[in-house]
Amino acid sequence: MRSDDRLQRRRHSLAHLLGAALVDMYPGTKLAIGPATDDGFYYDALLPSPLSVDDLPVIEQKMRDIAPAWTLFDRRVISVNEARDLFANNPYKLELIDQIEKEGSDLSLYTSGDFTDLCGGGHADSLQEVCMDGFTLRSVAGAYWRGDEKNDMLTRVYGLAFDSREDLESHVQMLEEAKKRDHRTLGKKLGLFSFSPLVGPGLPLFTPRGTALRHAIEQALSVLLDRHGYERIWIPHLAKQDLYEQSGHWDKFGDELFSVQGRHDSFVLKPMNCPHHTQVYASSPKSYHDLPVRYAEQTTVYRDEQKGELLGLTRVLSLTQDDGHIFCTPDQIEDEVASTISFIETWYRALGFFKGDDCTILLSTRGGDREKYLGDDATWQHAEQVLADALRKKGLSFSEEPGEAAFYGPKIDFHFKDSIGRTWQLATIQLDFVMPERFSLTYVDTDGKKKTPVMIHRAVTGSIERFLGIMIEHFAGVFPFFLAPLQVRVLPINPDAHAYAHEVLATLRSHGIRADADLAHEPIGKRVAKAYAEHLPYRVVVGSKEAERRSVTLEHGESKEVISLADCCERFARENDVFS
RNA sequence: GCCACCUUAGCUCAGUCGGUAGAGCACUCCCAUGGUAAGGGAGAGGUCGUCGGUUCAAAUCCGACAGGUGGCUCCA
Repeated sequence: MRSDDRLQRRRHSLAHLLGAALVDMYPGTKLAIGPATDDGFYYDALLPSPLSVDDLPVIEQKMRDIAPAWTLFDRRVISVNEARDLFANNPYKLELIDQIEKEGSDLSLYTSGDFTDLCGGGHADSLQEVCMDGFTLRSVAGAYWRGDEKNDMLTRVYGLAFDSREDLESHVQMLEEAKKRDHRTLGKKLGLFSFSPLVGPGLPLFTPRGTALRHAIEQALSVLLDRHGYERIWIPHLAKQDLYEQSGHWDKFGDELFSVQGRHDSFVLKPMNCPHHTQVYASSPKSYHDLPVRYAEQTTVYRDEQKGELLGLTRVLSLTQDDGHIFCTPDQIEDEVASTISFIETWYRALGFFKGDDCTILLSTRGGDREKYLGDDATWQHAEQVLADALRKKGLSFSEEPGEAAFYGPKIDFHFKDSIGRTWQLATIQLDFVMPERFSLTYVDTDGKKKTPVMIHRAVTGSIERFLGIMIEHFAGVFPFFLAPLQVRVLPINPDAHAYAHEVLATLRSHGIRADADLAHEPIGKRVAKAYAEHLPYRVVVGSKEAERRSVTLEHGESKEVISLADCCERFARENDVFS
């Protein structure tokens, strides 16, 4: 048995112990299920009265009190009828019994101490092998029976469990680190964005600092867009409902669309840009000479998410996409996909990713069930082949996910692991054989006949808001130079140096550096401390010595060097140019 | 949307038993004119999320609403 499995068994055993404690302390409790999780266990139960986090230490103590009597997990197979009798007043267990009967599996009971639960097994031999210092109850939350919002809301008690106190403590430490670098906390501390109840939840407002950060990302992406031959377009944020009826999104997105009633027509706030972009393509006749056509736009879309699902910047109602659509011939797919992969690779390498195993690439293909997908076999086969070849030529390893493709075409997704080990899906490249058809897009081919182009949807960051949230947490607010909302702070030693400080600031700004100056009547030490607290990449300190020689003291963390103002500007410009 | 919890100054938080509100940081002013991780002093800042109820009296107790936080099929 792998040690992981053993740990999972111990966690599941602790779930039983938690169930026993709940039943013991709160008579009338109806237990539902209690599985192991990645970092511990939980038990879902319908309790006679609400629980609060203050109850957790008491429940935990109860678990420790019961534990010594649990010397083994005694298994007994019983009949369906016996099981129904035993759990007659527990609707959840009865539902499970029905399900198991349908599956034709054995029904088993496990008993420890004086607690018996319906369970399929997977326990430790006894609780004596479970580290009692390695677990703790973490939180209490609501959870629907079987995760379905139409069912009862149960109370879920979460526990953390490891094989030693040290493992538990280091896990708790990781959770604390994640909490410390939470983008909502850092966003407030660094003054990047805020929410106003009057504007509405899920609608982030970006401050000057936060906007500088967004612009830094947009500008850097813009450099790569130019390099890869994109043209910029602009579309309004509304469209008639008819647009989305024709695209199929009206049926599919349903209540996630924001409707706007005009005087004569019904409008929808755009939840995506593809339909608009097809209409830009359709605005003039195209021949094969014109293809590929590459449109790019940084633009905001609006989706009416469920309120409870909103979360800081990672789940919002208004999100900005670094959207791009390529219209090309089937023959051009390969080059376009290769170029898009390079784009994504260049971008994420500049941010320090693509090192070791921090990037996972998934190729989603059609798989066996062809009914679900639109488009002809030849196109699909060609496209899937081309995507795989493009990745191989780049020397990127990937795993194929059959049956995971969108109904309109295969896709490549890029997942990245952040600095504390969490994985995020960020970039995506999707082929689309359906939308060009729906909007009757054409180009005139070499044979003079009208053909339908292939559409490639691609996003590098996904949504700027979500990407920002992830980067804030990944860098813990300490951004690389080219992203830092404020890159340099000019610090005059004393008021005599103010005039030179102004001059230095103006020079830096004229070189495109995001800089400010701290002219407060405060000791240099205090102003340096503030610069540290704001995670400024560089400090430029000037006094009478620097003013005389037209130099600056350039400081980065603990390091200092005196260089000429001109050299300083040149160095910053070089550091800003991340893609060369 | 649903369940639990939370909401006191711009921020982080204290506030005992129901008796009309406090700290640190930030802010403003004065002093200190400085060479590297927070110099000294003074001042200003609050309908205690909103609305209603109980009470002689509510930040405190009760209710509704708003906003926020943790969760919402790892399966008996």
